[in-house]
Amino acid sequence: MTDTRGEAIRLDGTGPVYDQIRRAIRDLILDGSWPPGTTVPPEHALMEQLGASRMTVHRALVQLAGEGLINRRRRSGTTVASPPASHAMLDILSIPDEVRRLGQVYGYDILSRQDGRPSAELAERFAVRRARPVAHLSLLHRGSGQPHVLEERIIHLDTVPDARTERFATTPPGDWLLQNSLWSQAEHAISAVAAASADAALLGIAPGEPCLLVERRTWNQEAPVTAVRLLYPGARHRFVGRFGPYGAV
Amino acid sequence: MTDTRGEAIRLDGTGPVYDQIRRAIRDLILDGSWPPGTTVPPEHALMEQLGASRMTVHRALVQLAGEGLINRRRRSGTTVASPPASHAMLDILSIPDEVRRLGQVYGYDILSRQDGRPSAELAERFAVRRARPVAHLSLLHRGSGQPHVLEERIIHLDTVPDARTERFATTPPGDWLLQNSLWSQAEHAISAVAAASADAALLGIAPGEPCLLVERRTWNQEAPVTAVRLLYPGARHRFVGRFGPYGAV
DNA sequence: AGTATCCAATTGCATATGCAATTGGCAAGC
DNA sequence: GCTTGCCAATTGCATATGCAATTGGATACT
Repeated sequence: MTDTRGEAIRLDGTGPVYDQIRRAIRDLILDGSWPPGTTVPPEHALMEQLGASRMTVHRALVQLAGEGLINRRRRSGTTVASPPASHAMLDILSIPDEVRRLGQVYGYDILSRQDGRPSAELAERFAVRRARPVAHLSLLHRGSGQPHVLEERIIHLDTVPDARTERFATTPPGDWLLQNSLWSQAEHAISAVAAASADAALLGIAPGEPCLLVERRTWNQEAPVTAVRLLYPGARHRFVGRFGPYGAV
Repeated sequence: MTDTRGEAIRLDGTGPVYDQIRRAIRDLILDGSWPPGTTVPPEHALMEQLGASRMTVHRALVQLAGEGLINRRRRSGTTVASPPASHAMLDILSIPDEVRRLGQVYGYDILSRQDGRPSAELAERFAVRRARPVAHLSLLHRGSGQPHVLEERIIHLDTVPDARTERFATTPPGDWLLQNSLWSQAEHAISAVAAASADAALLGIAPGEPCLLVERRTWNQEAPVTAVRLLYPGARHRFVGRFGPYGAV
């Protein structure tokens, strides 16, 4: 169990104390200072360190547990949780998982890779600025040999410097990024397009067939991390979600 | 301000008291006993009625407020909230809103309506049983005169009996159902299909063009309420969502 | 009638206190 | 070594109490 918590907890003095504590700890988790598995100090320690009553500290921790950021067990204490492997909306994040959940054998090929400043056309397609260096990759993911989805991705190399030397030989970049980079926000858009002939050939479908295009961009704080376009043969894929009138179920 | 709260609050004795209170009030709201706008008794009253301390009642109410089910204001008291008009995922629920958000003038036509037990083909398409009577509708929604989306819907008449006599002359069925029926859960699936020629003609696009197909089914508790298939011209539409590693942002 | 003022109802927040439940780890015994 | 039982650390929950902040409505005043 990781147990190094060098950073001191700093309250910002604005708003209720319990919320200051909640935000302070949340920030330590989200910025990576307390990685998953880290032991959070027990309530008594936080109480002394922060000069708040135990119930106030408790309230902050209970909220964080409710948000899924920490796990709490009696006697064992409180630890930083790992980001959940699957949400309804996050199920599409890991393509190997997606394929295996269908009971198929996963495989992938890197079709191309090129590093450097993006061309005008590439910058346009991914809505990024041309000044920053990126890695530009194309991949084909397969399920039991059959083409599953075509991926085109850029990775911002100054946000994720380790990606410069990573070859993605054993882990596709999407999963590698989940493990080797932090992200705080993602935006995705789903649309329907007709397959261009080059893409259709790779996916083994007829040109012009309808495909689902998932475009996703992720950021850490304000810095862009990666942007990806995933092209799914429409006849074989659908995205499913569940919710209730007041939000997710 | 509505203020009739006939039902007594019943605790079920299982789990923590604050959670019993939270669930009891939540259920009164979700099953319609306390419609939006109803005044929730003040903490002191609940405290006496339920035999719990004020802080315990408070904890339950604070949680419900966090879930968006109630609104609380000092001195004014606590009232049952209206279901939010828009969530990232719910933005697609009201087509008039969707159209107006694009700055267009909304309009719609009812293309057909037929009530009765569903045919085998219809039951198959919407994954419903044939035993129950439904209303079967087709509509075309327009934005500033242009076709926006083609809707095909069934409404379960024994779950929503008022729909038998409603003509949907001024409000399309999706919005009418939001106001005139309760729902606790929805499931939607998004896929890409090629436009059939009849649908293409109605949407003003070429046959075979890619379209986004949104299929949504909603239930109240276990009872099916409605099921709808929405066909969007793919070139003109995309669905956008935002989230963070621990859930919605 | 209009306006300024005050009061009281209601929620928001923090503390102090006590006991219950869980369980990791130690100690004792076999 | 293995098991059993106990202890203490830690979280979970409920209560009682007090004060702060907000504000609807009454009251007093012009």
